[in-house]
Amino acid sequence: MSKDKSAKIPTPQPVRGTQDMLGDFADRFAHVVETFERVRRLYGFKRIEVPVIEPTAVFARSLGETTDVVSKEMYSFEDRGGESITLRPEFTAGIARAYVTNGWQQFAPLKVATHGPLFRYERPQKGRYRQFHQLDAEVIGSDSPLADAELLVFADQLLKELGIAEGVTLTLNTLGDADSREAWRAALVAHFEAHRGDLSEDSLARLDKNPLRILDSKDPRDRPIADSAPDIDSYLTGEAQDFFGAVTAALDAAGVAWQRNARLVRGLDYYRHTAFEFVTDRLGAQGTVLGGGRYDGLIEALGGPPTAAVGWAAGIERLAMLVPDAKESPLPEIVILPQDEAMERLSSRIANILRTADNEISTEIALAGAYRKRYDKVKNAGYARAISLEPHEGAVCIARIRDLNVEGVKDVRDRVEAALGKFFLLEEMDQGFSRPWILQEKV
RNA sequence: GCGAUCGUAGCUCAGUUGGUUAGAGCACCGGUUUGUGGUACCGGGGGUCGUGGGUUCAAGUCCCAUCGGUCGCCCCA
Repeated sequence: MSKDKSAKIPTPQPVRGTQDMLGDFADRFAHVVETFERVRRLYGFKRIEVPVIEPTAVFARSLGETTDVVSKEMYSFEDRGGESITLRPEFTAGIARAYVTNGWQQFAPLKVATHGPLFRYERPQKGRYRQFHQLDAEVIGSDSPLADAELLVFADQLLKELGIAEGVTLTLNTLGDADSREAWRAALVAHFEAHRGDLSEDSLARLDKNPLRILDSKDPRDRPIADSAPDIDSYLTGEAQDFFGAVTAALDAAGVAWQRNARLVRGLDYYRHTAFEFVTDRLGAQGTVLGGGRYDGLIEALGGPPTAAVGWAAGIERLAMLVPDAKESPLPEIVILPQDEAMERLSSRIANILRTADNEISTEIALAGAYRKRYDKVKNAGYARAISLEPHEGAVCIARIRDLNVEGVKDVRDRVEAALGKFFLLEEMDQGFSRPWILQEKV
């Protein structure tokens, strides 16, 4: 290490809105993913992998050119061939594209699940990052309300198994079919136009771009107008009512608790029927931990055949923040304490013996610092057992098992003895409780 | 894009109305001590106080700008 400060190399900073995880949070993150992978198998969802990068058109066309996401929140760039590429801001569009380009119609209805990183160019805040991670589940090619219900039961079980169902509520709404939605939208616009003078500036802009969004405005000036706006219920066609009734009946039959939220909407036009969010008040401004709905119009918008589909996505970081107790990744069962340089060289050989598939004793080697201080270090690090390697005249070494922390002690002595016994002659010394072995090479 | 708030050692932080050579704990390195044990002690390295200007005899401290973090607004597939 040079002390010459003029030669100091500036450290590149991480990209804004990205995060590095170590220890506790990384364990929580992994726990969420592992639980998801286990539960999705119980529901027969196939694992699917789709690219992180797609042609920009995949998202531009599916999300709508005018949405904020497309106009300013996508990570897009030109590749060397001049094609516009975008880092996926969501899973659904890429999965829909894969469904069409691979001819997966033959598998319909197709139940798929995936997880991984997504990218949105947004201002980071609690529970919102530019690179974030989601779980995702989709049912493509089914117009049955039972598909919606199964996805919701799946989501409900996932949250329960993660131990975060307390304080998280399933809120549910229907946007009806295309006819219902159009009629409701017209009624809403008429209602808001009538109160145009009392709306906030933000909502005046929404009136042109996305009037449904006024319903969940946070501005107190908008609340009375939004609250007095017509519900969709009186605009639902008979078919749309039946569909929603079938979804809720299936949820009730499965014992999934839900709340109607007639104000819950989706921004994009291709959403139909079911819309839902699992929400909590424990994450600041980011209340949604899992959200989704039915998007019967999407695949057609990508040039595919008319295809019914429904799905959800959940933020892994948000779920990880709610997981009650972090499951720490366990320390290796035993840690090797070499007592000098020669023993240090021997320790990787001993470690390899213990770690082999036959023996499966997870092993760490204490390599840093003065030999005499390593004992205290590994003890403070929480290891339960150590095996010290001491030089001994005329032998390979003396190996001594030492209990470090009373908590979590597991008797690995017999397993270590069996493992080492395959390679060395072990002579047990009569030295108190530790009963060290003198190791000799087998001839 | 807008607003609020915070930037002092690797980490968590202290630093009095501006006033000597900027501190602590943890971590790291070394030494002594101990030797079935979460030992104790001694010493050491490490900071242009985010960066750049300004005010002042004097700035970690006050002012402006800028960058970054955090939280919120917008948006949220």
